[in-house]
Amino acid sequence: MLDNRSIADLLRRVAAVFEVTDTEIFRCRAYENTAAAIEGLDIPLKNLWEKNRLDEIPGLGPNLISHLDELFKTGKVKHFELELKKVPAGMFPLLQIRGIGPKLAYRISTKFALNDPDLALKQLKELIDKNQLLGLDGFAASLQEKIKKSLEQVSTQSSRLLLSQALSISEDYLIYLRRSPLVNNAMPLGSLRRKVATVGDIDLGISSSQPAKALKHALAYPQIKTVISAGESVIRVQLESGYSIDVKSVLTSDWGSLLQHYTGSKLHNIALRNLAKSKKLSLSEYGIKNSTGKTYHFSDENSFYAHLGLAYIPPELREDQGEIGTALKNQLPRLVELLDIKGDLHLHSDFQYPSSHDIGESPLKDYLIKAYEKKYQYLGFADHNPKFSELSREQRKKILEKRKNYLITQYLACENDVKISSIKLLIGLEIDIRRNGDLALEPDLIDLLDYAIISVHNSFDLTEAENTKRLLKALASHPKIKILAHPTTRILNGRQPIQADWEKIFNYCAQNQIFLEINAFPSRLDLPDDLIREAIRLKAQLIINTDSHIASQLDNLCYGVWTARRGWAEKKHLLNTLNFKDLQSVLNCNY
DNA sequence: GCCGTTTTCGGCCCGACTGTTTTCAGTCG
Repeated sequence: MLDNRSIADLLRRVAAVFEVTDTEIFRCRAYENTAAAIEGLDIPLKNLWEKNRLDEIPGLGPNLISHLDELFKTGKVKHFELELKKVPAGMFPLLQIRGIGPKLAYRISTKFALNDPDLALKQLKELIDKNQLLGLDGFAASLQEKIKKSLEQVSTQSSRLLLSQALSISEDYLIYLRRSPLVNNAMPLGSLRRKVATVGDIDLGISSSQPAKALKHALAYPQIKTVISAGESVIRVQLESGYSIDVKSVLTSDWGSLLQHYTGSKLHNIALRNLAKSKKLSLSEYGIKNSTGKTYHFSDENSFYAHLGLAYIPPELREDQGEIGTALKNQLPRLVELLDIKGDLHLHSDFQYPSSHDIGESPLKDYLIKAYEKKYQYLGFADHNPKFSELSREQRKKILEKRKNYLITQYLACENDVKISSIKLLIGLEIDIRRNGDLALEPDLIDLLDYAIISVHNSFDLTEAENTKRLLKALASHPKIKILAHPTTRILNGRQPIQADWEKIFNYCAQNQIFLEINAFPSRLDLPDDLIREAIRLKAQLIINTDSHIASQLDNLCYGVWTARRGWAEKKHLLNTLNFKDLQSVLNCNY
């Protein structure tokens, strides 16, 4: 399958061949940079290719575009295949082992004839067990031991961490770090700070008047299982839980430079350094150096960017997706913030009925209390539609009426506990889009709702054309349909997104005032950031919902806000930044 | 192989850490 990940892997394999066959190093880098750019996309590269939009990807020029063209048309690239044949096929699996790069992988796979990629890792393990790697020049026992450890890590490695999991792991470490009087600042950096949906390794930064000493404190964290490397300014450790964490430490006067440097992304930093170079400046985690060798130090990030003539670029935008050029023109968007959100329209109540999917668990009162804390103006309940095939229309109607009574009664009963007049209640429903694009509820029953959310919960196997037809048909089937929930249906580390012609769907939503959900559930984050930006480009409107099944999950909203920010979303793009009156008139529902 | 606010040719981010090295290559982010 030609998903982004496999295409990126292919380019990296070709780059690795270039590196060991003495091809120009900069051609290797071009391939590697392109691989990184493709891997960072949420939109399938193939979709961009179909729309002739490959040239929008930074670092992708005419040569690579023609190779990719061949790849999508024929399933292979002749030039790549010729290159890949120059090395033993068993070289490539070795590259996933930390500490083995192209040169070492080539030496091992050549010397020991690792020609079968499926067997290479197993053979490597046998070589280590028999101490045979020591036969290579300049290969001591310590290096073999290091590779042995990394090899074990590869075999036990699980998938990437969800952003929510990574934050919780890092928070424990940060609490420990901040406890030391040596530590002035401590923060998550890297993809964690950029709020990428999933995180590989966790990066933390600390500042101190004695950075090396502060790192010693970091090394004493009780949860550390092994120290992978430890220098004066950076350490890498593995925790008992198996996760790798890097901690970087600088003088507090360099805190801003460190934040900038280790927040990345790699491609953002490369682009930023290119800009700096054009101004005869050089950037590093220690500041900005001018041509005379003088280094300017930055204790905060604002002044670091300002020194380059740039507006402050929020971490979520630092992906080399045009943010630097936009900052130069001082035209960065004013990204949406948590406090802009005034309500949540995708909640599941604890009303008991034969539901098509899972029902909520918290009483309405708990949701209201939580919403009150958040200063929300409204909550919308959108339980799943009653079972479609097993119930009659009459039964469904009764259930919906009963549910409405249940919610209203509960709501009114809360008057003594919450100042409910400050939080309005809306009664919606989340309705399944069936395989053929029909909805799992009769139109006259949809009429009874304040608003309808529609979403896909089955038949994930359809083709792109079938999905597009299915979604467009569903969107057009009733005027009460206001929200398309978790549009791609992806589950991070679980289920691939469905393919659809999103441009068509976003255009339809834009023209018909249907809002695309940014589902804030940490394992969904759907729409993904790339598609959010695409939706905004096509003038489609959005809404951030938590899809809560228990009241505490209202706190997941931050994940949706971060994802929206990564998609360059502003307050004006989001339905639930409106106050209740305006929301009501958009939804066209009377309270 | 890519790219342009000095350039369409001649550059290409920058530094940390490790290992096996007396000065550097490989790997990583």
